[in-house]
Amino acid sequence: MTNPNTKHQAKTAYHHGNLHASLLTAATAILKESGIEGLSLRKLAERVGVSRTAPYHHFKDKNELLCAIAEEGFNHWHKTSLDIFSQDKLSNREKYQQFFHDYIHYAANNPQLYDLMFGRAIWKQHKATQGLREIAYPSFQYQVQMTKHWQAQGLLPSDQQSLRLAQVTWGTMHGIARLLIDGIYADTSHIDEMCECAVALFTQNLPK
Amino acid sequence: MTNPNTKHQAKTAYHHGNLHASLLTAATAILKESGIEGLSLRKLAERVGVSRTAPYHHFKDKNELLCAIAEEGFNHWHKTSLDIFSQDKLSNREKYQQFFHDYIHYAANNPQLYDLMFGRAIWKQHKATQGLREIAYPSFQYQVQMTKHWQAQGLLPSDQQSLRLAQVTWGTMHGIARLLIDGIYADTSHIDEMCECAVALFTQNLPK
DNA sequence: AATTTAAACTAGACAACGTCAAGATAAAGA
DNA sequence: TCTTTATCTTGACGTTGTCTAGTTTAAATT
Repeated sequence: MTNPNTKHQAKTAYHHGNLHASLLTAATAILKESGIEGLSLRKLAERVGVSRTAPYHHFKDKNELLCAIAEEGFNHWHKTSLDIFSQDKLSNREKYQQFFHDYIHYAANNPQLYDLMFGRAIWKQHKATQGLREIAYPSFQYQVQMTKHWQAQGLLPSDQQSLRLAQVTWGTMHGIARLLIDGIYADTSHIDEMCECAVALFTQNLPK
Repeated sequence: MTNPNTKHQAKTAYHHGNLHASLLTAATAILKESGIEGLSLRKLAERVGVSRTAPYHHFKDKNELLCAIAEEGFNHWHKTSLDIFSQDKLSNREKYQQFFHDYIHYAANNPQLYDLMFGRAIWKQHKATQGLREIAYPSFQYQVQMTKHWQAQGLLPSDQQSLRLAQVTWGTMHGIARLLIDGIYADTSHIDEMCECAVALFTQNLPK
């Protein structure tokens, strides 16, 4: 059917060779273009050049596919946040600021992926894969750690429970992100101003 | 087919009589039970006892039906928030506190409706009906007004733009609400503590 | 009161979807 | 070489939103 050349690669007409990876990248691309609503297994299969049911040999479910994509997203974001935190040139306040900024911009630049990672499609009826949970939970735990650290440094108020503070902080970032990516806050040009306002509210004025 | 009695009412076998209203209430019920994902026009029609295409004579689209339900939700919530604001017995701080509380509890108690009202299903690709927009926008404008008022009263910091402050505040409420109703913050028993934490962060300590 | 018009409702059909079952093909292991 | 197993395909089923064409009843008009 398809081209039978390239037999020196791990590709033949019948056996795709690395369908698993191809599905993931193609699915991510479709997600980026058309969002969760536009991502169907059948269109995905067609784009990769394979029959409609072929994906079922690599992913039990559509849900498993979605979880796998989300997992990659978490890995990427977690690495990014680690990078921010380990930048020695920045002060605590600057790190906090950049963390806030980057979180929202990550969501604004990858709206469909963010929606998948933190949306109800996966989390609502406890459909998250174990692999996904194993990266998603520590990702939030890490933020609690940072909150604790910033409290100790006097940047964040220390008269609040760290867990509550982290929850509210994440809530704010998540909320602004969602209002943006869901098309309620249509004007993306005010992102930075909103971030600055939020940071000013949360941080203590004491240390410069 | 159905019972041909009750002809003294506006109900016959063929003409339902008040399908529009019946569809809305039944759809709201299904939404409450099974969420947006479980609300199909066909099941809805069956529950009301009418053919699959009958709803199309009262709602152009599935989208129009959803918008109509959301509209009712906005009317209800807007009335609630007005009630809070006009309670003369409460101080400004108490009003602010209760507004925060009630917002999150409204979402937690009506998760599926809240998801519909503020979710991407309606707002993402600008699918909101004009009628919906006419109630949704003023609902936020009203919150900006309240923010201004609370700033003037010294409850909220006055060195921030009212619009930004309202956006961040709403972002926080919306974010916490979403994390709860999307099953990411599974533990609903900490709602009040999170609210108190958020309120403490946003409000000035100055006036008692 | 008779007739026309318009509103409300139904049946049939279509394409797209997720997914199951049964079979075909090819690579890997014995 | 033969068997096993991983991989992929075709066919089918039930569900969804919605279009078209037709039917039935209420309302409007004469």
